[in-house]
Amino acid sequence: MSKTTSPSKPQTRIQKRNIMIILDAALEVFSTYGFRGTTLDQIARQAGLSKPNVLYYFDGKEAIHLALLSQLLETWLDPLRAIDPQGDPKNELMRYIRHKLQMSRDFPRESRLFANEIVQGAPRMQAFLQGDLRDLVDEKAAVIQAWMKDGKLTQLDPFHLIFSIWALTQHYADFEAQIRLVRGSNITQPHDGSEDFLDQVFQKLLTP
Amino acid sequence: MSKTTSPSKPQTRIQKRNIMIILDAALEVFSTYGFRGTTLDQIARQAGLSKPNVLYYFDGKEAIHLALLSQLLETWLDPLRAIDPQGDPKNELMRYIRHKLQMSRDFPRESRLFANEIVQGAPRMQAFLQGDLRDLVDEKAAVIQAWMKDGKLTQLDPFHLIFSIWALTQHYADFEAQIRLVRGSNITQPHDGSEDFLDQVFQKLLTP
DNA sequence: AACACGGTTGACCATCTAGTCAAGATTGTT
DNA sequence: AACAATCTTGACTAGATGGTCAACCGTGTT
Repeated sequence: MSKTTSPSKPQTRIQKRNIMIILDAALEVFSTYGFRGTTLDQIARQAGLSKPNVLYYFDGKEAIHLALLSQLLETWLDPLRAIDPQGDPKNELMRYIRHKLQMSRDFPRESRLFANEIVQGAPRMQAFLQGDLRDLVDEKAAVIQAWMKDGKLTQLDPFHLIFSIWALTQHYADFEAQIRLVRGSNITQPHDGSEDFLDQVFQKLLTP
Repeated sequence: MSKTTSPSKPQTRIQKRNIMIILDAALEVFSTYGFRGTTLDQIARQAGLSKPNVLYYFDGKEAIHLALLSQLLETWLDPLRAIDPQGDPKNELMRYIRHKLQMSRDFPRESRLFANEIVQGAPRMQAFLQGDLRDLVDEKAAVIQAWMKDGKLTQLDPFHLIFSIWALTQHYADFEAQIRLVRGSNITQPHDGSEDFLDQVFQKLLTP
């Protein structure tokens, strides 16, 4: 039987609390070790619960992972969706870029969970990627294209532009270990200076 | 005893062939499933050998992974090292960018092997990252900095500039699944148009 | 207090997986 | 052909891992 997937029964306080604890623990572990690299014991230990207790709330490892992923995908589309065709082109894009960078800074574990999945071929996200995300990307690419035709932005391939925004913002979360180790003690935070840099880059790039 | 690590004995033809076959198979599997997600049986099957046979040539799973990684790291530094302080600043950087993009196109498995490691905290590459790579990055960042001071390039943080090159070029290999699924049948190759796009981006960005 | 339900867990099982080993097959050399 | 060295593998082991279960504990309601 599915436990957390039935929305019929209301949750008790204890359920709410433990499900949150488990999902947070699982995010920590999955984002660090990937799906197969994560064990239920690790999740249970991180959550401060026993393994059977974790399985009392979720049907299995796969179910926990799925819960995290669908939770993540909901919020994934929002910043892109927020691009307003009526707004000022450069403003809208710069706001999107800053939003994305902020998410990378504030939710690096979520970003790495996503990255882990995609690097390994996105086996659990095909439907999302070629469904909702694709539709939205097509839509916004058309908006950007129109802006460029109007001369409001530099003429660029809008799809590659979107990919470049993803690449540059997520890099600070997904490759944080690399940045931290390459920069060594020269910096306190891998994100230091990233906002100014991306601002400068896209400001210059997008201005016709 | 170590088998492939002793450089004393010369390799037979069979050894040369099978070690190559195993490393190629392992690259295929490791880059797709990560270290922990990969089993020796998978590697053996991919290589068309029996598992004990694989272990006849390598001391274990870890040893195969290590062999791949050190092989990779050797070639990793070359393009960056090739940046010539005496050359034309924009030329040197554009050549580096094109070289990196080409590697991402021609060796996507290597790129993903690398990505898998770094996303998961680079547990097996710390020494490399904070050693050789860091020294080289510091050196080239200083070169770029000097170029910028001379007014040959746009004033930018040289470290963030290097990271942005890494992010944009590797993205096409590491997140290929995402690009492929989001673009759907609109494109044949995820890399389509990437060279022109990056050329345009960095040409515009670097020109003062 | 007593009851029911929700919550928790030690002990257990089946399967998977890295690695071993001894015996046998192949190859190269004389 | 005969021999030694290299190469190959079926069968196996020990430990890890996902998941189960029956028994037990806690909490809120009457």
